[in-house]
Amino acid sequence: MAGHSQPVYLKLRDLIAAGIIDGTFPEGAMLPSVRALAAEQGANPLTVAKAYQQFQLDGLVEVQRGVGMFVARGAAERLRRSEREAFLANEWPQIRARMERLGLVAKDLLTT
Amino acid sequence: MAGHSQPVYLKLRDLIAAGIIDGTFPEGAMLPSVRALAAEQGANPLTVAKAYQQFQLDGLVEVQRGVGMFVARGAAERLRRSEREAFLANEWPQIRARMERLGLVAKDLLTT
DNA sequence: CATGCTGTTTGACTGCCATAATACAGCGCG
DNA sequence: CGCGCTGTATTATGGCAGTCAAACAGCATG
Repeated sequence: MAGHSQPVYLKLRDLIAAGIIDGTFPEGAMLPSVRALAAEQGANPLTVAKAYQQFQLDGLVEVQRGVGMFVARGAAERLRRSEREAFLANEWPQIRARMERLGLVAKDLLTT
Repeated sequence: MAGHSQPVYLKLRDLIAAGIIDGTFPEGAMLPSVRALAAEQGANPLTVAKAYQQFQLDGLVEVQRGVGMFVARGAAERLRRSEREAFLANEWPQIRARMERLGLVAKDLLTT
């Protein structure tokens, strides 16, 4: 069964990223364990691990095998910065083009 | 080779939709043939057919078998309307939430 | 040292996407 | 009619992404 509009591991990734950025998971704190988050979100532990993996590679979370995963120093700031960069570079241009094609103006939507 | 961020048939679908909306394919005009568009875009005719199929079901293009496919009356307007609706209902809320989380403000993005 | 938590690896299965080759079916025009 | 264009259907193949189950490995604590 793999018929989702957005892959589960990406949703989890966003969930974790949001938690780090907004302080739900402060720097130095231990993140939810793979199995715990899996149970809570009704997903497979491996899928959760896959979500975490991206953060490890970027050094945003530090792993202590057998103990847990912890939010690295400066992770929130670094994460916000890189997400911003990625958003402005990749997503926003397409969004703007799409809006222009549809005759929508950002102004009208942001004043709500 | 099937490692695309966005499926080919969806890209083609967008390409056609854009053409209908912006008048590249005016109402009543014949659309590029399956084989022609396939050759032009370096894709498989079947994949192109799959892209067109969605429009047929919505009645936005009318098929004259053995002749070609033609842009239906009012297709541009209907298409723009439905795309707008879908955008505002599905994508825009997520975009707004994401922007808010990243601390991005309209002002930064409205610089044309 | 045994129990219970942690993360990690292996192997396999499924579905979607895309491709290819072929054949079929409808229409128009010389 | 026959040729050339149109869309459509069939079947088979390959690849990749997503998900999962089960076994493996490290650390802490009673």
